[in-house]
Amino acid sequence: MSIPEVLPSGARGSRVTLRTIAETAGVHVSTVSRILNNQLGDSQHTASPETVDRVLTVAAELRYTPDPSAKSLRTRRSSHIGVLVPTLTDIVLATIYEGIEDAAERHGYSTYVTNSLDNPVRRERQTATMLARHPDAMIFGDADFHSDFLERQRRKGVLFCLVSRRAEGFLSATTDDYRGGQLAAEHLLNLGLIHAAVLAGKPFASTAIDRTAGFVDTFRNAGHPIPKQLILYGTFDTAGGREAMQSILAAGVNLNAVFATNDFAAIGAMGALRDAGLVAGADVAVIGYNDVPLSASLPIPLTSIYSAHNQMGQEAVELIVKLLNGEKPASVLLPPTLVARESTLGVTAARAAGYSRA
Amino acid sequence: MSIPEVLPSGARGSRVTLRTIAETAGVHVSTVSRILNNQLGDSQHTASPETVDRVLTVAAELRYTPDPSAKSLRTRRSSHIGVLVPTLTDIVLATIYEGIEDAAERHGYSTYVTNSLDNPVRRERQTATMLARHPDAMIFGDADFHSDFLERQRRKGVLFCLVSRRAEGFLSATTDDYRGGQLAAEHLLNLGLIHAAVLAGKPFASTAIDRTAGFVDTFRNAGHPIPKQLILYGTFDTAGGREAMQSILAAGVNLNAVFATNDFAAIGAMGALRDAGLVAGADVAVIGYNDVPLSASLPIPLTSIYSAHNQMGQEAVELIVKLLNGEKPASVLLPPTLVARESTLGVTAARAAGYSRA
DNA sequence: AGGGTATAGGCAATCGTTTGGCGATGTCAA
DNA sequence: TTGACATCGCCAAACGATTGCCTATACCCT
Repeated sequence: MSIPEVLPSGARGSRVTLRTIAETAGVHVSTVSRILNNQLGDSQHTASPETVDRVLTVAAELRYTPDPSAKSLRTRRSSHIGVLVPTLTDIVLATIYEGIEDAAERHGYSTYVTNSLDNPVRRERQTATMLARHPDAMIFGDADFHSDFLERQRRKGVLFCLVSRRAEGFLSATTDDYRGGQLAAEHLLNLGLIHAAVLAGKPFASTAIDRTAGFVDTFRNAGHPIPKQLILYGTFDTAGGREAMQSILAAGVNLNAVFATNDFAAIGAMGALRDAGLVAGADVAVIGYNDVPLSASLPIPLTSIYSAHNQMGQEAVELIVKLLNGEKPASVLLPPTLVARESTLGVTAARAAGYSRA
Repeated sequence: MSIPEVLPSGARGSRVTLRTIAETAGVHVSTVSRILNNQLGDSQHTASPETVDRVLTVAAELRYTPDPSAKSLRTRRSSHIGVLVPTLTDIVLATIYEGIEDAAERHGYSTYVTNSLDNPVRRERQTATMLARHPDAMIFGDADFHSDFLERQRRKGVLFCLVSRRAEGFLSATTDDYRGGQLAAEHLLNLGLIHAAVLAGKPFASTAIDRTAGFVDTFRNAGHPIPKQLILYGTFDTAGGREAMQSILAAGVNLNAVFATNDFAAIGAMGALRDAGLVAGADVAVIGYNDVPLSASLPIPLTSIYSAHNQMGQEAVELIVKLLNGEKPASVLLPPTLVARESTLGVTAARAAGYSRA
């Protein structure tokens, strides 16, 4: 009946090491190590079936788990992957990260994540902190299309790939955002809507750049070029989308469609429309991007471009694993699909002439 | 001009160790270690000011960063905190995690997070995986009010605290959810609305339990008890909230207010109201919980109960740090506040009699 | 019988850091 | 001069796992 000692660390009561196993099984610690690791293969160093059995049994009975620090110190591999995202509070990035985490676990890697808030200074600091933990590789979800950050990491010898956003000359797992923009544009054009505005998003994110380009190009090719002043850049969350839409409406332009490169901006736009006495999906078509779960169940369900974000995260890990195996994988580009809902489908042909406040 | 060697690990080009510094500075490695660690204190083992200077300079020049594995192996402390949440795709948990991460970094800890999806089997597996990484402590954000999971962790000697959800007899950092429920109820009663339904949420989460209790108690004490069949439990995201509201409306009950214990359920409820030809905030008051950023900018801005989630995460880390310092901290309870918006404020007294489909 | 060769497994160094215990040098007082 | 003490810093043993090298036994073939 001793007072239970206060352990300074996690579940450290047991402290079963290779030595414990070796002693109980009556073999050398190196033998245990070999058995536990090279279950199969390693023709050079075999153990007799009985020994293998015995060691395996003992290890299981004692609930042995290898010490990650010791293993990592010796092997020079941490089995860690560092992940940097703009913010985890964006459900899209959170979903991507869940995919990363699942795939990483499947491959025996653990991950840790931090957010850069798309702030260059913070990005440097967070990256330094992460690298100090010696990950085997990094995944960057916050690539700035125009920064030299990635180039510098590469030069340092950091192994990494990108996710969500791409950048010229770097390995990435993304969706075909240009195609997504096209899909949105085609959908609107099919509905006979030719007066569109674009809430384009962050001008340094390939997602915003590509989606906007796909959309704008398609409209132009259809003979309906979108005026420059109707393509707005900025950090568009719901509040931002609302404000941007307000400013467009205030300018009194002819308009019957809005394309936002993310759903939250689109929701904000719907709010601005309502304030102006217009009904999204009836007077003005609104189309978002990412198809977050929320969008389907909004009061006015939102038309959006779906991408497989969880899968994207998983693909990024597959790239990393291949990289770590010395392979030379190619970037992954997932296909987006359009999900049509009330926010565009309700706009009748009669309204196609466009709404103008002027 | 040699071909750059492909490094198997992070930024491992340099590989500056204590030995490197010791050799360049002409002292023993142990001296370097002591200087780098006990900048001050350790009366037993001092170094001359010149030596300290020299070593510090060399370390800085060589950009020395200690090897976490070696350090952890030797000291038996990982400086890691494991975090378990239901899901990171919930912006509330993501926000809490950001707070955790920031505070942890400030205290020299790094964190890793994983999600249990509120699935008991997965919870066990994820926890085992995390503990295998030997964290100094854990933070659980997915406490099940009725499970013995936490008790078992405690018995194993795992050091931990809870966040977001509380549980009897365990250290936690939460907001006063009962009070939050009260605030919601008082707000509605002040508006003269006495026919309310509750979308209560997960019956095993203290958040749902306490918020609902605070709300229901207040209505009862005001002389307007809420019928049992108008208190619905379940996993309420937007889609779930929509369905739940639909079923309530289908039952044709007298109703002029709805309290949802999270904003997304509330948004779903607004959708269901619209489908039924009702206007949230005009015919029926809708009040959510958490005040996620989205809520303020919805087409119909949502009244909600605000809690400081980022701060909550930080408080949880403070608790852990105290715990690791051998202190015996008390649980933290943050105060919620009500943010009134159009979704309730627009309901006129005239409507207070309540809407009934029957 | 002798040599060749698997087979099974032990030995010991090593990864980078921490830390208790000493030793060497210097200072000061008696 | 000698002893008492500080002061400064080295030595070496850990922490737990991995891995190249070595040895001992047994088996096989001619």
